[in-house]
Amino acid sequence: MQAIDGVAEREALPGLRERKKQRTRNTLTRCALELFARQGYDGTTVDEIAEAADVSQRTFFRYFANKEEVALALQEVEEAVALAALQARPPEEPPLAAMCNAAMATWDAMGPAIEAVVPLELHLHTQRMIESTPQLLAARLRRLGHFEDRLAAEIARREGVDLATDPRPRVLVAACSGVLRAASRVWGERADGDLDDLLRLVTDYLGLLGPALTGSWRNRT
Amino acid sequence: MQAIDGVAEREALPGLRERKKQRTRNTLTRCALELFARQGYDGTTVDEIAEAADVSQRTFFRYFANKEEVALALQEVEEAVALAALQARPPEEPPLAAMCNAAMATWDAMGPAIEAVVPLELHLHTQRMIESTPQLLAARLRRLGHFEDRLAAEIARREGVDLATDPRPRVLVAACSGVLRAASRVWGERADGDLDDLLRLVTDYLGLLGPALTGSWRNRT
DNA sequence: TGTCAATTGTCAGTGCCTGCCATAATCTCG
DNA sequence: CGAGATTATGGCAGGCACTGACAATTGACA
Repeated sequence: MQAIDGVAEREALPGLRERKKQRTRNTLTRCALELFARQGYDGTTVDEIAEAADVSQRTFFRYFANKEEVALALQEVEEAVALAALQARPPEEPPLAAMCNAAMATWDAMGPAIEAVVPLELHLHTQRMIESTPQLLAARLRRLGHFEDRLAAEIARREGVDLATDPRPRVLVAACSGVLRAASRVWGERADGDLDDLLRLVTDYLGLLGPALTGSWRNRT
Repeated sequence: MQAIDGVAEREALPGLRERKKQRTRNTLTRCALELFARQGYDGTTVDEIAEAADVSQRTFFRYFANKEEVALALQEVEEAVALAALQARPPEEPPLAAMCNAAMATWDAMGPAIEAVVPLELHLHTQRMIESTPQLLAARLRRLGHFEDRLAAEIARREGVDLATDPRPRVLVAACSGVLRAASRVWGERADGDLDDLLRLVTDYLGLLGPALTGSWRNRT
């Protein structure tokens, strides 16, 4: 699970058993997302997913703690990519700039990582489904909270401050992720959402973070 | 549901039927929170809550869409108090200052509103339970998202900008609420949390919003 | 090949939640 | 006050998510 600097770590074959498990997990994920896309989240039972993946219902629950989790499975991938993007920023970059640039870099690197499991279009459809399904949105926001912790820890490491006593990493990450969520929600409400649109929205919103916090807006229009 | 300027609206008795419903709802809430406090959220069944409130299980689900909702029932009260606090801020106050001051004012006004339903201590215990129960935390975060929309709308109204085209209200609210959540989480992790401690944390964190966003932290320590 | 550990399937059971219909309580109006 | 309309409630059947226990199967490893 640890992200390692080198590149020659990918194909360290972990035994037949482990590969089979990974394959089952991916199959389960793909079948679930396809069924969700076709007949909705609530309209799909765990039994159907299990049958489509040719395993028992009990096995499904050995791979995913609950039905929500399979819908959010790919979010884990996204988080890994985003965290790696932040770690790849040069150390001398100021914290806010590093966060912004990492956000930009994430969109490019994400595609291939997702395609390894499901078609990108299916994943985009899933994202919209999550946003419009209360139960899934709730679970997603909770996971996001944990992810923010990891981001804050990385910021603290970069800047050499102590996360336990210095609240600035948490404050920064909280502000940024709040803005990112606002941007993605506005984007989600547009029916004609393009990926470039999202990138533009995020850029604009992050740029507004400073100005929006200072003084009255009426004197500046 | 509309907030009305006048004050003589409180005691407009809404008929026996309506009062009885409100009483049943409060009873259900109180019984549920007490049971949760005594034997945990997962350790309490809906049947137990219904029995304690002397209604059928079916009736419980007519008042609350699901088990989560009764645990979060008082959050609705808090949101109403907070929104009122924001609306009470003088119009000439800049947006960020209005948000901060409203947050401060909320803590004072909240107590009595809560006490009308359950003892304040029980409510505080419930807050900690929500924070430590994944399912409840998730639901709470989702509700918070809706609440942020209402706050952003109020900010937009105050400043006379259009929420649909000007993202600054959302950006401001997102940043503030992110910081508030970070503060309350840090507070929640301290076992010896005092209410004054929370107030102090929120003040500090909001004050850091500006500085944490600018440049590198290493040159200023 | 044989033994051990991990993975899976089957089954039974609990709890959350919903639709349906009958009953009882409240409201309305003559 | 009383009959009819409206609304809240209770009971029941059933679907679905999820879990524990045990047996059967499969890959790992000597």
